Amino acid sequence: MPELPEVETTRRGIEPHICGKIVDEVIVRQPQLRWPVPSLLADRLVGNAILSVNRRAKYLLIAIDGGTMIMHLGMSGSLRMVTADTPPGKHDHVDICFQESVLRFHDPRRFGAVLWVDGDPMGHKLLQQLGPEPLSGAFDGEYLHRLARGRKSAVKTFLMNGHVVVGVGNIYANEALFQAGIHPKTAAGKISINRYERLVEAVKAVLTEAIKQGGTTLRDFTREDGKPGYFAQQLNVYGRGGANCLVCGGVIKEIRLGQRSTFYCSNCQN
DNA sequence: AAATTCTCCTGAAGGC
DNA sequence: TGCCTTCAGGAGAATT
Repeated sequence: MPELPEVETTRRGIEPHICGKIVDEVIVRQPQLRWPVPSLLADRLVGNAILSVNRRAKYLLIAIDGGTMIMHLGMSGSLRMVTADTPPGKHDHVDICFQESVLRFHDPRRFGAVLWVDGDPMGHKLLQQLGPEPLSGAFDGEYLHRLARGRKSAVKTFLMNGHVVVGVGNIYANEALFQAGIHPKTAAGKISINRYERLVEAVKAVLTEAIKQGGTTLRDFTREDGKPGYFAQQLNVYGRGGANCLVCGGVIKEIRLGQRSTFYCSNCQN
């Protein structure tokens, strides 16, 4: 599933192929995504050049003169550059066509989105109340500690809250908490600033490493779905319920926390 | 305000 | 082999 590193990898992958190019045609085969694909999308895009490809949280922001197309990959979405004569397959819902290539949005589960916003994209409702980027300087131990004050929710849920920090999905939340030695159920408000500093470092380390691995995804970008690849080998706890901890040999526990699979080592994480 | 639950969807996995 | 059931999961919306 696309985590922040994969979205960033996607951004870097498509940017050089579409920046400066003029949109010839927009084909929407299935408008029923997370939200309906706006019918005015084609009108706004066709005839205009792509000015930039940016990312905020897991949203891709593709700007043209007058506004921005917002794309989200949801759980199963992907974007690929294909040639104009590539026949669409199942779940290829949207094509943004250029003279010699097509940006193709593919999403079996349709949790993704293709939206449009006039003017400043940050004015869009979805982008207005987001927390800081996890790899930015604004995301530090002091910030997390201050925000957590008085909160009773589990630290893992807290960390996955997009108002707190964006882009930390279930897999990385599990991994970062393991790396920081923090039990995922600990009340967010009861964690010391020192431990939050350690957690922030862990989040940054895990994401940075994954982005580095994302380079592999980038090379395979136009290929058919190479999804399991890049991080599966180095997961310490995610998906390893019942297996032995790679650090202490204890058994990895699996619980549900806020309807999410949660994994931890009860020996390493307290 | 914060916390919890619900919701969208399909493919994979498990049961029989 | 095949049909049926269960379930994961990003994150906004609805609800408590």
